[in-house]
Amino acid sequence: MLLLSAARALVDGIDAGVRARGFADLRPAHGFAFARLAGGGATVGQLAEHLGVTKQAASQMTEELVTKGYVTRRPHPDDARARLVVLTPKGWACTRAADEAAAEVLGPWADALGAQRVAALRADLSRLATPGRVRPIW
Amino acid sequence: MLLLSAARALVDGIDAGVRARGFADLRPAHGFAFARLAGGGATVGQLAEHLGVTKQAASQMTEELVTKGYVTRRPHPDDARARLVVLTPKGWACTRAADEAAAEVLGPWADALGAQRVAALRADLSRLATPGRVRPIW
DNA sequence: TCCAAGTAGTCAAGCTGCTTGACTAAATAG
DNA sequence: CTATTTAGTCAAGCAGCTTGACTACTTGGA
Repeated sequence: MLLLSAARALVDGIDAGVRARGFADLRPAHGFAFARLAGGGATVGQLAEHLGVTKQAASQMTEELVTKGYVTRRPHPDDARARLVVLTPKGWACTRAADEAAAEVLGPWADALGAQRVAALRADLSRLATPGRVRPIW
Repeated sequence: MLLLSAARALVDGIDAGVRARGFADLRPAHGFAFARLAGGGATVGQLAEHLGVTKQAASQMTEELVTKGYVTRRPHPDDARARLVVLTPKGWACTRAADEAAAEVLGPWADALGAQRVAALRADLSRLATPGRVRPIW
């Protein structure tokens, strides 16, 4: 319960920070997509696997993000079937806003616990976390 | 990310354990309801607040759990408008199964980190977690 | 070189779990 | 004893996901 509560506090905090910075048309789920796309873009299929959804769902989300101006589709350099989804300048701006928002949430945590305990927390969690999908809907 | 990953690993592990014990018709969301009901029952409204959903949604979930035999509705002792939702014997059995499953997930964690670090983790998280709603859909 | 099988992506339809809105019955305040 | 509030349900609608079917391209083998 504590773990879930902390996770939710973190996600809610970042989401609120991102919205406060003017990106009100995004949900946390989009942030998980951005995190994947920030590493040089991805295909719809890669995005789907990262999010733990079908590629149809990833395709729909991509279409939504294209419409809203956060990403564009480019032809894939090696495979004419595939298309590379990459962040637009607006998408990058949103990514930076999310980083700032995350720092704003973690700041008070460091104040409350001390930077050392936060680092220890991170180290412990890194040994527990399974490197699987990211999608946490339940 | 680590926090989310650990939280998801925990929930998925408990869910799998509960299903393996024969309660295959439940989702993790039901577990959050059970956690509230195990404390002497609750009204639909209290359940809704605990889950962070509308009371219509809580009412539907209650109906589903009644149909599946996990809870029953009883007249409220003090308020004839309200109805007290309480766990049936089957509901209690499922709650015990969830406790066992949780222990099964936490066991390997204690092995990996040591009981002391797990206790420290819990203590740190308890200072961070905001005591709000439990529903983590995003 | 060419065909069969596999893969990337999209379109379409459907389902599930939630929402908002409207309502009844009971409690509470004046 | 009436007016307002509160607990719960019924009904309709919506968002985000699913499965199924399809096209376009790639790949592997005779």
